[in-house]
Amino acid sequence: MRKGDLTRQAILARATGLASKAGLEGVTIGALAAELELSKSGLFAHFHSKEALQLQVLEHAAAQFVEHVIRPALAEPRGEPRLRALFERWLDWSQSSPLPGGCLFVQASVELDDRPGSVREHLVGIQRQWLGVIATSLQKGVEAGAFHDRADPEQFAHDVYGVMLAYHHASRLLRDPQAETRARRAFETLLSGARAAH
Amino acid sequence: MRKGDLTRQAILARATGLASKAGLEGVTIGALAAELELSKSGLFAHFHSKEALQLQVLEHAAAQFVEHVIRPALAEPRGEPRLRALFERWLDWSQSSPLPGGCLFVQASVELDDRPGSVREHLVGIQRQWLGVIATSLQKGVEAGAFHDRADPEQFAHDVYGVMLAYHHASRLLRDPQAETRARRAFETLLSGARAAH
DNA sequence: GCAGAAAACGAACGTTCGTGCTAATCTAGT
DNA sequence: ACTAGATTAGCACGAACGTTCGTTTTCTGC
Repeated sequence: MRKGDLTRQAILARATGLASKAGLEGVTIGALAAELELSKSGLFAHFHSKEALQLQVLEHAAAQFVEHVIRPALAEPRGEPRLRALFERWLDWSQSSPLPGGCLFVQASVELDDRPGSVREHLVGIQRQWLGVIATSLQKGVEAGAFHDRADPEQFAHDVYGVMLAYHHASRLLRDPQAETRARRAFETLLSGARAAH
Repeated sequence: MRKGDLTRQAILARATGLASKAGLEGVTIGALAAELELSKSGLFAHFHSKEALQLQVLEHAAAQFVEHVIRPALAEPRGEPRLRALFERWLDWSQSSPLPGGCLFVQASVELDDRPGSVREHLVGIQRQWLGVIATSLQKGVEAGAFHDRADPEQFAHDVYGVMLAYHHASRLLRDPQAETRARRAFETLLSGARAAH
């Protein structure tokens, strides 16, 4: 039972990268099998359906995201340092080598926003959690007095997500070399809007 | 030669709506033909290739966008009124009935950011123009003294695009009933950040 | 109203899609 | 080393993909 899990993990790693470029629907059994030098049926046997494969890809990516972004950022002190760490690691994540097509969640969000089903529901759950992490991080900062108490955590999370999406658009589609600079500037503006007057 | 252009227009209208839901690649000749009660081959003859169809869909949508968003907004007076009109009409556009799947350009941007070709190039051109319209509108406001002269038009355009993308994410994927409110609030914050102190 | 052009059709093509079967091969526990 | 069970391969399927072809229907200009 060991070997199976190993190949399954290898499949998911490749599938995640492929999905970042071609979307979850673009992760085709044939192409994936060819990349991994497996037979279509041999690969398929691990998942029993394409939907199950998509769900596991999403779960795999979410676990990676927690590991690469959330967990290390939560080690930073509350307030600005933690928020900055979340943002910087998020930027880094969407450029990381296992995601040659950019952030998988951005791709999947647009792809699934109109296709009902369990994959969509799963993605919605993941995104809500992530927005929750950002909002909570700001809220903690408010309680610690780093941000003024009119700062709206949910609005802030929403706005930061917008900065990230704009970055994705500028860097991936427009290939704007200033995309990263612009993203950081926008984020700093958001931060200073929430900062408590001293 | 009259009838042909008429059906071609009807095809493009349907295709635009379909593309907003399923993406440009999801605009399949068969499905489109079925919706319009045409034969695959009869429809195909109008375009000679799928790529040409996609290009024309993009062009069709761009023309609609100019008509529904840009042109009426440019009739507003410079400065805040014009920027507000651009934003409001943009919001309206992405909810309009010919786009049941939301803004086609958002969908296409994510879909094409990794697929080279003429369709991608065309989309990039459209998006650059649109960002240019926003930036120029702010610049005109700066010159008129409505905004302070440290306001960066390109950064502003980039940020407004982010607000729009976040709105799309919140409303389409998360089905957040507050999406519109959040988008307006974020836009107002951007505006007041550029406003000249009096 | 007729001739010629334009437009739509129906059938077929080669591929690729996801998904089943069955058979062969490999791995782990004894 | 042997065997039970897990893992992979081989092959086939029906459907859908974009595209081509030759034919038929439907327009349009005189």
